[in-house]
Amino acid sequence: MADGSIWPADTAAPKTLTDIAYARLRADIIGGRHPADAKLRVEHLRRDYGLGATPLREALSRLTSEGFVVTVGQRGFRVAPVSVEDLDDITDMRITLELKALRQSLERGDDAWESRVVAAYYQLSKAETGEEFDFAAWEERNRAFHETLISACASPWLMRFHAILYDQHKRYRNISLQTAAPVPRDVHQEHQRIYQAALARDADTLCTETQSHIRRTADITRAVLLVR
Amino acid sequence: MADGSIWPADTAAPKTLTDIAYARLRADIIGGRHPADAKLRVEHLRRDYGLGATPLREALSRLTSEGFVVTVGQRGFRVAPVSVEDLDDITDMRITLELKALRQSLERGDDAWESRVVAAYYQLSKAETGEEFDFAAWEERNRAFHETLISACASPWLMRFHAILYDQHKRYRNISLQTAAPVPRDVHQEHQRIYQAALARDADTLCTETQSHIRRTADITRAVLLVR
DNA sequence: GTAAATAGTTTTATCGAGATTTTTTTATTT
DNA sequence: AAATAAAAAAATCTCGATAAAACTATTTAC
Repeated sequence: MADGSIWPADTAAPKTLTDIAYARLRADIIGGRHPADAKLRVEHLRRDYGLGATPLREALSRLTSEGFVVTVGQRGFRVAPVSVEDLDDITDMRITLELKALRQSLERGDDAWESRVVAAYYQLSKAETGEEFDFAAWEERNRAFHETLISACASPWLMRFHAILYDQHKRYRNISLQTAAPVPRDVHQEHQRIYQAALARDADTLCTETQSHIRRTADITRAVLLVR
Repeated sequence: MADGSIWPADTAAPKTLTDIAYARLRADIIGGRHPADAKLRVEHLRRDYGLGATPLREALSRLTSEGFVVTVGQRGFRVAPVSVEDLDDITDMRITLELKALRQSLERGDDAWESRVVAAYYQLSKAETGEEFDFAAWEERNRAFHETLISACASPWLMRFHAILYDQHKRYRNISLQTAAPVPRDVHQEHQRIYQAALARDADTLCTETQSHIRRTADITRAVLLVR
């Protein structure tokens, strides 16, 4: 772990109990196991996770800063609410930041970056075109692919904010997947276009394709959320 | 306080001790009272702030998420380090976000927004052209002015990220002010140009002026940081 | 001179009790 | 019957003491 990735997405190798509490709570909220608006009673969580109140409260505090949890006065913690407005806001901001990161990455990306992109795309392709579809595996490779594309961007703050929005959006997607079956669309083709534009260093095409890719995902999520 | 400003910058009306600890620690780090890289020993802070370990740890956790504090493995909390690279990163990102927010604000701002801008500019002018210069008062009005300009922007996430970067940058400015005397420049004129462009709804001019305004401040801070 | 072992310090985590606040229930009044 | 007020219950927040784990520095042995 020689890279400078301080945070977040360091779900790997949690050392302290606070880190464990943080990683698990975060995953459970994003994964929809803790539904929106649900009360997060520390006493209750203690039994569920087998942890003390201190690491749990600390983890909840960190999640508050990231907008996954809200805390009102003396009324304890709650899972952040969801709304169409919030989803739209997240989508807009994510597009803005991701396009900026992509342009930077395209300018700065060296041979090593290219290799990483090729490898990440290859793994994603396998998950998308294979016989049986493993959603968890695909999700991880999808994330890896998009993350790799912007990995040559030299702005830690940009990547930090982007990572938060990516996971915020992922929560919405997971919520909508609980309600409705995934809409069939050729995601692989979208990824292929993004991949080709990236290797061709065609920034404008890359941005256009990425934008419609994100927008398309968000629109489906949005539709499910509206019906709910 | 009927606006939707959930956070941060809600230094006002802290209810719980955690909120108090958060507000005070944040202000002390931004104000440079806790210098960069300084160890933040909970035992020590307990005596200084007269608070228990629990609210302090929670506050430090939240500040970690905002990048004001870092925590390494099992080695406790530290004030986040400073570097020219980090300052440049913050400056770039702040410009990106502030310009985006300004354009949105200009499009959506109604009469009430205009009034707020006029009032904020008037108060800032008084602080900038008056006889004796009160730095603390000026700083608050400067913040209020810039915040008011983007207050019609409808994106909570944009404002949230912007607020963090604004305060991050403020920390750097305060650090450089501890070393060197403020460089004389006509800040008031810069503000005047921004003000006029905003009321004229001239988005391009507003962005150009704001960008050079931020860039100029950052450059001075940067120079002091390099000499240090 | 290097490496292992030890002692001391720091940090992290747990527990339980007490103070404060919110929420629910019950009783009273309009 | 609805509204208000008082009382009880529940939950949250906070603290201090303490135990356990991890890191640092020093000493000791080879």
